[in-house]
Amino acid sequence: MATIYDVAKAAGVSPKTVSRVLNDDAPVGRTTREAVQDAISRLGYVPSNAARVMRSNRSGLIGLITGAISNTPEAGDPKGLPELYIVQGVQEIFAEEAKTLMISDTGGRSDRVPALVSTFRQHRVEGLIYVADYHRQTRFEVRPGGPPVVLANCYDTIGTPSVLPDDRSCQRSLVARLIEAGHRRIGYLTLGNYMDATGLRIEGYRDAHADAGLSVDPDLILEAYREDHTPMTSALNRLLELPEPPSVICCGNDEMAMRLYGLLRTRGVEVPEEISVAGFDNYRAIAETLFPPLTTVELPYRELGRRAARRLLGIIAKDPPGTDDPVRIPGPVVWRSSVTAR
Amino acid sequence: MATIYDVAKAAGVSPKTVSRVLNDDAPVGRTTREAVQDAISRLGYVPSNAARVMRSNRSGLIGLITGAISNTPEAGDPKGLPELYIVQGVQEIFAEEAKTLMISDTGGRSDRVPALVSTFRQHRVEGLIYVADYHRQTRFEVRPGGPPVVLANCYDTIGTPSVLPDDRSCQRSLVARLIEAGHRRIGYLTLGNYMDATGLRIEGYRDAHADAGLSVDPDLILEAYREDHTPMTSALNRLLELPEPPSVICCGNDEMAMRLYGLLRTRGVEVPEEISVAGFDNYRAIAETLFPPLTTVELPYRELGRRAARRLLGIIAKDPPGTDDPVRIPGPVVWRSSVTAR
DNA sequence: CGATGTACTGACATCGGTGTCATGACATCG
DNA sequence: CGATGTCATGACACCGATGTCAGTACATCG
Repeated sequence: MATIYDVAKAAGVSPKTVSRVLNDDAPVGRTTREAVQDAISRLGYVPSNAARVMRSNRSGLIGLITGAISNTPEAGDPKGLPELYIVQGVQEIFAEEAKTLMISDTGGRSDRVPALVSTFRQHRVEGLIYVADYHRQTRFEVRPGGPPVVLANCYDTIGTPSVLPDDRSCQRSLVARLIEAGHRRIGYLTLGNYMDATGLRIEGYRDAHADAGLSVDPDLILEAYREDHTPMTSALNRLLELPEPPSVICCGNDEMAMRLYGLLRTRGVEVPEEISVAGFDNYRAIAETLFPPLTTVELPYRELGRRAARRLLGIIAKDPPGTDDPVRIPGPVVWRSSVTAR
Repeated sequence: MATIYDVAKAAGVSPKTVSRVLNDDAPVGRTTREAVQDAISRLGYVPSNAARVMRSNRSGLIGLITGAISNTPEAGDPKGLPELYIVQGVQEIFAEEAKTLMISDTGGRSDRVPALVSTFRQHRVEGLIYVADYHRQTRFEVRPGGPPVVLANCYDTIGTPSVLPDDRSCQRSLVARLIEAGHRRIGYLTLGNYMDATGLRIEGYRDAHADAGLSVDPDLILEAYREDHTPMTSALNRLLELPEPPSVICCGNDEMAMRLYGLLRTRGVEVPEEISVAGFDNYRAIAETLFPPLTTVELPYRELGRRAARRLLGIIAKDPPGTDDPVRIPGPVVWRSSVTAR
């Protein structure tokens, strides 16, 4: 493998001059520059980042820790997608900034994290992004003296900068649109109560009611999530048996909505004529393909990744830290024909 | 940031001895070792990979190029998933081997590839894996003198080692199972003819018929794929209007099958009682959640990634090159209730 | 015309590890 | 008992870039 010395010799200049051509950080004569460039391409020279890092201490590397890659334990399971979109947004920003992203996967085992951080530190990453699989609290230990960290899709209690999806405002926007469309009895089959998102979204559901001067009937809100979808049947029964059943049912995610279509049709209930349905996530493979297409709301994960990346760049460049912590990213309602006006 | 000299001084030994403790590559006295380890943790010392690479020339890095991250242009679009599973398999193997994976994304623009390769070469990656978004031919230029390359989910015409999904045997297994279940008229709504996979799968469909001594009715095979799903309606009409309509319909992917459920029900055709349906991909969010759950076949993308990674490790270690090129990975039929016996 | 500034270039030290070689202290062997 | 081998350790050079400093040639200014 050719070195800068080989290039220098071939071009008849000093190594330092080659370095100047490579980095364009000092004036170089026209003919000299061309001779150097010629030698570089003739020799197929590629500079060694390792040597550069040693002297200059800027690695150009950013570390990212995620379970995105292995958190999709089986083919076709969409669980890992949010993380994936976040990674995508992060990648997008760093590609622009000519930083290289090193991605490490926890393999679903958080006890591996310290080892991954240590590897990143060996590579002298300039910063670290930790991406969680779903909106949650976390504890991400970084020793003092380590690189700056930004949390994406999670937060901690010690003030580490973090960027989160705004579950509350998303649910609020969606329910506001339903109310606007004339709905007054809005059922809500939620995700598991153990999830932060569930509480936040119920807040959003309440916010929208409060904004419209409506009271909330707690009987309309039922936890109905499980991997195997079983709780949905009984939850749906309870909603339909209410003295005043809902005219629209919101679901904790689009898969639940897909399931709900089936359950309602089994009971001979037409969607959306008799009962409207709304989802959450805008999981397009489902939301667009279902008939009728599903009204839902999108968590802007890619944007979340972009913001996390910019945040980290700001910290690396020692921008004054904003007071806006955590950053919450709102997302758009996607209106399709699974909801009718009343 | 502490260096190996700081540690040496703190432990009262030479830097070389610290190095020996770190790499465990030569005997070190018990008390000396403990003194060094103590100094390391006291100082929070993390060795510099850059310095290590300079001297030893082993970077411990593997480069991976993919569009997985950005090939999912919109939320919930499953297009990028195969690549993702491949990356996952690759990651799994290299994590075991203590190699660090650098992932670069093409952002969908293949003209960026040379720049990405150049960045990887600057980091002195020991090898490179190129992952394609779907089974296809590709041309991946690496200059001579560059790191070894393995292609995953794609192949070229110049003999670069590659690992591919065995579309043909997958379709063959599926159709064989259908025949075993008593089906004799097997419709097939294929993906686009421009895709390599389509031709291979039709081969597999024929293979299964030939194995069973059945002839193939070409009228049963129709190209029916488009992003907007529109061609499916007319294709289905043509199948149903045949003098002897099919008793089961295979689809090019699980989304098409999901769509087909809807179209059949609109016509009052019961699935699976009147017509059975089979998919392709085992896209679980769909295949498991649909009612009835979908019989399909799984392309083993994660395994494909693992194999590609092991292949590359073999090449790096200069194992004798196997003659088995390209490697084709078969996958299992996943039998669910969307197909009945006849 | 001498002083000053700017463009261009090279010599040399240095970053933080590891490979090579040398050395001293013991243990083992014939 | 001397020869040989193994364990444990250190001295030193070196990997391939870049930061610092200095020097030359030429243009510009007062």
